Amino acid sequence: MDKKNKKQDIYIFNTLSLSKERFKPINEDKVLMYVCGITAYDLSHIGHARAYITFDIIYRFLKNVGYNVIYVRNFTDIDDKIIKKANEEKKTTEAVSSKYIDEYHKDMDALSVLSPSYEPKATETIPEMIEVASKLIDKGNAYEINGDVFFRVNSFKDYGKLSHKNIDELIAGSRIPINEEKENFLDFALWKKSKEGEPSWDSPWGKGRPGWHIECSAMSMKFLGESIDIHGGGSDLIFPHHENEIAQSESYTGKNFVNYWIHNGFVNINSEKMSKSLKNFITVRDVLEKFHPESLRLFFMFTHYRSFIDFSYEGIESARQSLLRLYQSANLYNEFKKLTDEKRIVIKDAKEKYTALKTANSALTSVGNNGTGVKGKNPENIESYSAQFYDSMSDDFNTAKALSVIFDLVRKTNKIIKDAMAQNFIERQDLKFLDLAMIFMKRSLSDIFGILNEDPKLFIESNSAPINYEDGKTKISPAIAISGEEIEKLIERRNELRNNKEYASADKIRKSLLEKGVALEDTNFGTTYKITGVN
RNA sequence: GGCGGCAUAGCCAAGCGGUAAGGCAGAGGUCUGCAAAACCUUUAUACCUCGGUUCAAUUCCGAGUGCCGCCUCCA
Repeated sequence: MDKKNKKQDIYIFNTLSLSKERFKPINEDKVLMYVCGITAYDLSHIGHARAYITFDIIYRFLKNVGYNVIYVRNFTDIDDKIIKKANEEKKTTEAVSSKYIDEYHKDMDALSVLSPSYEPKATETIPEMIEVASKLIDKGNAYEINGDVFFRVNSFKDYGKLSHKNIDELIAGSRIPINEEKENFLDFALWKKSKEGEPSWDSPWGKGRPGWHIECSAMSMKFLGESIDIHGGGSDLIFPHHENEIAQSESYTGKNFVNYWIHNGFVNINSEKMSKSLKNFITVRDVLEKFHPESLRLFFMFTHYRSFIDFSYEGIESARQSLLRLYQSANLYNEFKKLTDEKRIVIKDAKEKYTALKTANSALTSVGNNGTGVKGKNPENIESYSAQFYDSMSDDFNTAKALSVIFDLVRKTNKIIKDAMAQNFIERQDLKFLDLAMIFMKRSLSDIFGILNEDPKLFIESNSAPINYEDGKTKISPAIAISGEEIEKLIERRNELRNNKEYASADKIRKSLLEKGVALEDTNFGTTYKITGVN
């Protein structure tokens, strides 16, 4: 079960080769990972959420499996869109970008997206960018025209290796007018001469600002070195952004820039790409107004990161129900532990009959003798669940498959607990299984998937109420018209009535409490209540 | 026009040579005085169509149909 000291083979789909490759980092225990961050000029949408949750899970998984991951995720804080926004709002670009960086952090925190090791800003890396551009000019890979510096695409023979395009076809298929100044329309700006009133920095070519692509190269090299293991981002960045990064970086260093390129699929709305022009944009906030952040995370995890996801509130609602199932299971375990602690459920050592049954069972399902890595419909040991989970995650981070292992386990533990509650005892062996199962769930769900971070009981209480996602109004955190103390009193009175079989009066109390937003639930071990709220 | 991806039950979604994981919804059941919640059980005989390869294809190859993406800023 302990995977921490035993790294397993991880396979990653590499955009470069369009196939799964065995992951072998440059350094034995260290992983160098860079993910393109946002351009800070507006609120984050759920497409951003998917990208950063995807890489958050990859980051968490690699760490969990024992790697020391150095993770860099940048901010583009100078760019045309930011300048435009700053002009519109009569603010500085710095004011605009820092505002949206703050908002972004709020969203990521809400989504339990872990902070990367470094979050550099483009404007903090200007000298490094100038250095790269200068050297590229020296080497003949770039040229200056009137204060603009362009990268000479023809000077890099591997251009197109990531996006699997060839230069001739790109030229033939061009839809953009050729800029007279550039030698080749594919050439891209490393440095842009600044216009009047725009923020600018001094450079060997006069006042200007960096082009977009160069910032990632410069920041990646600054924090991680000239060659790194993983570089990620949305699949729209493959061309031209990542293609250009490769061209300039490899021309600059003469070394391989990135070993594994990972790209996540898009979030669609009604099967179409989400975009501002189509006005089908949904921000992270829109969703979090109605749904718990963990519901969104789960929603994404049900689909492989490379597939596109069609976003819908029905889909998130479905994920929400699934999340609830996970919490219910954790809660059931907690309640059950209380019962065993209070000795209301007896722990028994295995009887012969039971042992015989187990043996028969394991003969059916296990092949090995210690159970590790055993595959079967009804695995005996927690190790086999764990192995299947880690195997799934190691196969190009297949969260959907890993999740199915979790749900199988949930069914199994629920059954053990319910059976035990029905017969008022549990076998010691089964109790141990339950305890180990919970440790495994904590590691897989909380540490790696970043969900199940809340107290199960509280979560269920506040998230069980149905969500009206159609009109955007949530019924979460409903008000009740009665105090907790009064509720307890009424429950007591009702149970007295029930003991005397005065059901009509007992039902009256149930009904009146329901009207005040409190639903009673009778269990074997007493009456509990749930807040449903009054509308 | 060039390049690429996808098509699996009511919905979502894994699998990708040996007749189908999981979730949601649905249906049965357990529990309960009733109820609710929870839990358990259950839900695809051709995995878009037509050919081909193979002892065997949802899984490989070819053609077709449909949807989508990239080639322009974009997660």
